[in-house]
Amino acid sequence: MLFCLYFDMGMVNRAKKSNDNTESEDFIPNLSYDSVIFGFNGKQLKILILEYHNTGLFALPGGFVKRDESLDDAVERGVRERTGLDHIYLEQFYTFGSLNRSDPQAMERILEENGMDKQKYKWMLDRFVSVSYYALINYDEVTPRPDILSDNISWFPIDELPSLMMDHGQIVKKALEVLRDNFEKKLISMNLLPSKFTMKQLQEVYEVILGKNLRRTTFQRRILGMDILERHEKLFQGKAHKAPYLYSFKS
Amino acid sequence: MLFCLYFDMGMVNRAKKSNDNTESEDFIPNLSYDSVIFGFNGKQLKILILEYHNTGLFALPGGFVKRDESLDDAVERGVRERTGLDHIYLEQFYTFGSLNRSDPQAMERILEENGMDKQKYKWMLDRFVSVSYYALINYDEVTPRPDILSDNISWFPIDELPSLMMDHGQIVKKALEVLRDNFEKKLISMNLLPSKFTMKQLQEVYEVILGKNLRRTTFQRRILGMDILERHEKLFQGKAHKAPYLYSFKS
DNA sequence: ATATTATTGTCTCAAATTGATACAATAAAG
DNA sequence: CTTTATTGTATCAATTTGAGACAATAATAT
Repeated sequence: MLFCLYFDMGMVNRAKKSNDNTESEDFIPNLSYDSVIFGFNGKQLKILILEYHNTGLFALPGGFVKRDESLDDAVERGVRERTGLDHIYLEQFYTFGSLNRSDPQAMERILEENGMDKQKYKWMLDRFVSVSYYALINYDEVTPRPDILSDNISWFPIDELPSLMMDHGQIVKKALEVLRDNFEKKLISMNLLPSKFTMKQLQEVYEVILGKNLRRTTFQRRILGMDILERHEKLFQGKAHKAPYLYSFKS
Repeated sequence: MLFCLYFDMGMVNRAKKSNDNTESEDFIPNLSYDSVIFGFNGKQLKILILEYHNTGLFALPGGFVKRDESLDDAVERGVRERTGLDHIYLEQFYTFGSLNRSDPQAMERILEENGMDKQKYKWMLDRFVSVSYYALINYDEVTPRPDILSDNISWFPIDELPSLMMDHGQIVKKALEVLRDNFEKKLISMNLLPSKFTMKQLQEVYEVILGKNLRRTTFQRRILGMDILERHEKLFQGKAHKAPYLYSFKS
């Protein structure tokens, strides 16, 4: 994550009013989170990446944890601020705590390029332990919002990522591994599909996340055998072929 | 974890010499770790649990992270202090960060029972985010060492655990889930077996960790089919029956 | 109207994997 | 030298998976 990012408006305003260390008043020091926000629209898997003006530095969206806020709430808040989405699927997957994961030089450059008081935000150059979460949303329904520092935020396909600052490349790699290991168990709670969907749509979710093609007949047999789907007699129509059944997850 | 526990001798000495907040000088505040130390001797799976004098409170061994130390190093240090073991298998599995996980009342009671200055250690009543790790060792080779507060530390079979303070019950539950999910992938790096072992020994590891019996012939066929074992012609002898082969993991 | 096209749901049969049992081999003890 | 307990492996049935085949059918083209 990029420490600058963690200032929401309220935080910056408080910082302006006060001479104290703002961060130690409101936030737990030396602790941050980073989020790997996967976007999926039925075709491609992408990740939300921030870019900083005039630096060429790319980073994951991240933030701090308030003293009176749970870790999970902090991450939900941060994701809501970037995507406008609430109540989305979020899963914690690892906490990164090595000493060399911070990059004070890159940090300083970002402070400079944004004309920020280096002395005041010196604490940003400190060492941070970062709890990482991944989220899964439909990127067609979201207009990502860049933060106060007017950096750019946009979607990158997972196989066309730019080089990321600090250890964010590793974080993305781990997020993908855990997502691939776990998504089947949690598929129902992730809202990757509308409440009613076809077998083909479900197969496409599997294929995009696993990054490989699956055999149609075997897939269908296996999924139906798991006994997690409810079949609806209402058919989805509109294409020049036999209309597929619609399914929903059994509740 | 129990905050009292995090004082090693050095820390307590520093605290005595200084009037400052010792913790904010040397340690990252509001951040702790807890360790679920699984012990295995070929027969039973146990967990290392601390008990506090005169309180009836049980807890997992835990600690703090020094400012100039990586998270992983901090945990290694803590486990070494409790078990005397170095370079053991350690895996991070979750970070607990809810607001209500702390238990200031229990904390206060422990401070009282140990005759500690409540004002000085007030920071222990604060809220902590805790990164949890599990470890796997052979408990026959270890004499657990209780900490400075002369509490008791001992092994409990995983199905006979006492009720643990704070959210430590949940932490153990999650540790077991992750261990069961992952141990097969990491079996080689966990040193649960001597470098050469019999098929029966290997099966017993599986049975204890999974908590269920496996069919001998199927197990043997499956493991050999994985092509991860090297068979040695040297046989293990000493029992009144056919001597089994010895195996080692392919390197 | 009718044939064409693309995709869907299901069936079939072969191949691979797993479950359950049987049995010969054998190291030590009686 | 027979008995005992356990090991390594073979066998055959049951189950799961791989790979095609094929009829059904909703829109489109003729």
